[in-house]
Amino acid sequence: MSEVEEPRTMTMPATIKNVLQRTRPVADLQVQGWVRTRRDSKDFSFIELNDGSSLKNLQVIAKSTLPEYSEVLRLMTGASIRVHGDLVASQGKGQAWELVADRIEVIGQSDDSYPLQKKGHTPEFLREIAHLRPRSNLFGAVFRVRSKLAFAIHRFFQERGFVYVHTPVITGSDCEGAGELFRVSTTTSAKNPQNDDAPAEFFGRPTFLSVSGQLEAEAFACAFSKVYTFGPTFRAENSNTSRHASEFWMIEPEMAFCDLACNMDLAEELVKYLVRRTREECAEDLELFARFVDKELLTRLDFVLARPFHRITYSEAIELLSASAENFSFPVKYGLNLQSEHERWLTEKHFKSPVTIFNYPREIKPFYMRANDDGKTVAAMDLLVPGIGEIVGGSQREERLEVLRQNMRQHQMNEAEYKWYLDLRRYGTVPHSGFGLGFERMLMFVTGVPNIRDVIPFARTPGNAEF
RNA sequence: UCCAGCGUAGCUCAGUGGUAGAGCGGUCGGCUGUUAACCGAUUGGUCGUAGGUUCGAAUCCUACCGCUGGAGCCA
Repeated sequence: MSEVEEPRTMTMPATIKNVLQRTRPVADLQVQGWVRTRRDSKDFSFIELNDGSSLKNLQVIAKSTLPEYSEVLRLMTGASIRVHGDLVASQGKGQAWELVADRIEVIGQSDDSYPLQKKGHTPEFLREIAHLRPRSNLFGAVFRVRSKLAFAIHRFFQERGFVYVHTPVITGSDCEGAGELFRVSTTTSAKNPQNDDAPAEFFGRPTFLSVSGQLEAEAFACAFSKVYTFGPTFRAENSNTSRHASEFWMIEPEMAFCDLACNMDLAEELVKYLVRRTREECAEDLELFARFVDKELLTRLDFVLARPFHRITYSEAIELLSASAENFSFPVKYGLNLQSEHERWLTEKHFKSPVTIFNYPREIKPFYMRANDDGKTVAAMDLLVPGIGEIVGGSQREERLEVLRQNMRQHQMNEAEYKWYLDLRRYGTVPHSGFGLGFERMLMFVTGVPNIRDVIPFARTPGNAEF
């Protein structure tokens, strides 16, 4: 097995992850990081050093003969140091390698008010110190996985010939009219609407933070055939749950010449791909989650990889729920939305796996979804996963100009504002489909972390925009 | 927004009408190739905020604030 070498420069010493992967002793290594803990022995100290490159710490041996040993004895948890020394086989149990220091440089001292201890902290407490929590084991793991997952998403689409499109964050349309929007205005017009220097509307019209890039993605899909967006999304809904945030990231593929079945295929393939990649590339971090967050995590992820997803129509879902012996607190009836308890029963009790439900009643879905020939349903689909609920929502889009215009009239929408959207149906219209995947919900699914606030670096939720 | 629960030391919690507590952390000392080390000592509080009841309130009541869980909506 060959040794893993990283490119090294003066300013970028080896990462601790790399150092721990060495297969033989190395002289003259330099590492830098933050002190997790220090234990003093008779003639030397142990320092656990972490630089975020991996869950594991590097054990540093600081002998009392070091000129700077008095400084070492004052090192507090949280301090930053640079260490030069030799990597040798560890005499103790618990680690293969340790770094015997010949020079320790204290870069930034810490003090006893540093809130992170080496012992357990609740996620709720760590949330209050969002600027320091990435230095904890749990959140270090969460945000390493977040990075890997984001990259895996790009990889999935790029490997399949999708074009990455940046849809606008500031939008002029309130889209499907679903959900509350944040208004965008200048500070001057907000403070003083009468200020002559500032136009009442900077953009000459009301503007909002985007709740979805879908409509714009459709335009690009009708040029590039297969596109995807991946960026921040904003919802001003006053919802306070473990699954909602005011600012979150969403992935929205959009495909021309693709019907609902093709759409569902892609959604299921994507979810499986992301699970597989995380399983392969984040094994160490996932084991931490399996130990401390969700004991069933690895079993469930492997199950998702091994088994086909179930796929049923909305009508079939209603029949299954009606026939079940379960005592639901909300009614099960054709024409009503499925409640959380219904989704949970389907994924967690009945199928015990992800389920895609499709062909929903027209009345409970937005204007752009394609009408099916039965006259009652639209080509919509939701992918539900155990523990989270809806993770993907999508549809085949209505590509027939007259049907779309009729839908807009029924939804009392101003056709003039959507002229550009209707143009897509006037000039070379094609059947096309797409969906939205909630990035944080996917991250919750692969990590087992039950609160969305704990998979976002600095979460924005109603009443909370600190940091 | 609705329902429920919780706010006591830096952290996790006990205390449910009568002197404010424990473990962990921090500090000091001891011991030790240690691993969430160990042993001894010590430090540490406007009991979320404001009112009220009472001889007396962390404890009972009211309002507010914050947090958590669930629901709705959604991703």
